[in-house]
Amino acid sequence: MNTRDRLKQIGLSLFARHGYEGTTLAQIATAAGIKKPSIYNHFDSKAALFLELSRDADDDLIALIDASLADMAAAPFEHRLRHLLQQCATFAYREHQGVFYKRFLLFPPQDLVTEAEAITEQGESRIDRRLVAFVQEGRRIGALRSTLTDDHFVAAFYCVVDGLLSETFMYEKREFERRFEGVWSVFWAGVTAG
Amino acid sequence: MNTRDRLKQIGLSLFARHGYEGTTLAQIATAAGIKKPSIYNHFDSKAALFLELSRDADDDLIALIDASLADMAAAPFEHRLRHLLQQCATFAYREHQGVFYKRFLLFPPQDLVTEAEAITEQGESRIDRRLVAFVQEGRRIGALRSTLTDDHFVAAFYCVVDGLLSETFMYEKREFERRFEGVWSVFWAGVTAG
DNA sequence: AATAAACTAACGACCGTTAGTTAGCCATCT
DNA sequence: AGATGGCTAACTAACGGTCGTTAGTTTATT
Repeated sequence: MNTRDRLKQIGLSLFARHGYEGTTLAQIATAAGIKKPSIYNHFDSKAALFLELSRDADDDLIALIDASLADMAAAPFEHRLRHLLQQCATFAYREHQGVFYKRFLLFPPQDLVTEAEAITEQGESRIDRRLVAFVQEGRRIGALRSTLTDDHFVAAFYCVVDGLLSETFMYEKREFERRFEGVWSVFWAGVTAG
Repeated sequence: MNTRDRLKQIGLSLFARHGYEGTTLAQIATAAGIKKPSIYNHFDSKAALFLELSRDADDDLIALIDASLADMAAAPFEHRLRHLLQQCATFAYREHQGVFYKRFLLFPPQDLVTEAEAITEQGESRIDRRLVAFVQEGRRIGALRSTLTDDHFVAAFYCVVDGLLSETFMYEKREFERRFEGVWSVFWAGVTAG
């Protein structure tokens, strides 16, 4: 792997673990096997490296959602919803990218809040549109209970994804998968029966 | 309010917004109307201030849970569960304490990870015990569906609380309350029918 | 008179960043 | 073929600034 990509990978993991302010260019450089000023041969600034990683993560998450919806288009609705949820949740185990993204979403660096919001804003509305279309189809074909409103579904879905993402920090993958089953069983029961 | 409490209140809000590494003693001092070194008349170090705030937040959350369980002991089970969830979720709107706690829980400062885990560990097991007793009672009296296991309930409850806590960053209180209704309706349906 | 709590001054360490230099690589030109 | 020049990416040295912290002093309160 070339130096630039190596810096990005190392930056991703360090920013995820220690945050923007808690990560120094010296740490990144040392982990990459070069000296601190050499980073500037590849990125204009610490902020530029961070924002490029942020844009990548946002793009990857949306690509993941689109891929899940496309791949499972022909499957039963329950499978499609479960797959979508699982893909979003296990995003966190992708080479620290999930942790990075979550941190970026909830606690963007104070100096970069304007740029950060520009990145996340468009992402959220794109996801919203897909979710609403999804729940409407589910209700129409009778897979979801007819009393379930768009708003309720979207709120519950986001809540579950956020909750699961949080739990990926606290539990190993095995334990997380156990918890996922519990969350899924309650969520699915909640959107179908009631 | 005396200077010490003022420093704690200001520290809470700044740590919540900008994190441990992103907050400087100079900022705290300025907001409190004193000079930076004067902080050391009240706290041994930046870390000591932060950890005291962390312990306070952890204690307050547990006290909140206990209070909710005690206050609603005589109410219908649905009301008790809803109240508990709501109390946990709206913890976030308590003068930045919720944001602080969430950040502390998910992204503790790298230098204080040992001390941070010591604080959160005992808190979590205390909450676990209460939740398990709660779900068992709910099943026994027929308020929860008999197929709902302890594990599934605990996982789903934590997930919902974590998800709601996350959403408190993103939405104003009014919008949050709207979302809470959606989450609650799905969650309640999920733990009863199915 | 004693104590608490503010202050000023300054310390050493580290931060992100810039400047200037050097080594290697590849295309071009004599 | 061999020399030339430009480009990339590494380096060392150092800058100005800020960090948390300490020492020593003054002020106010009890």
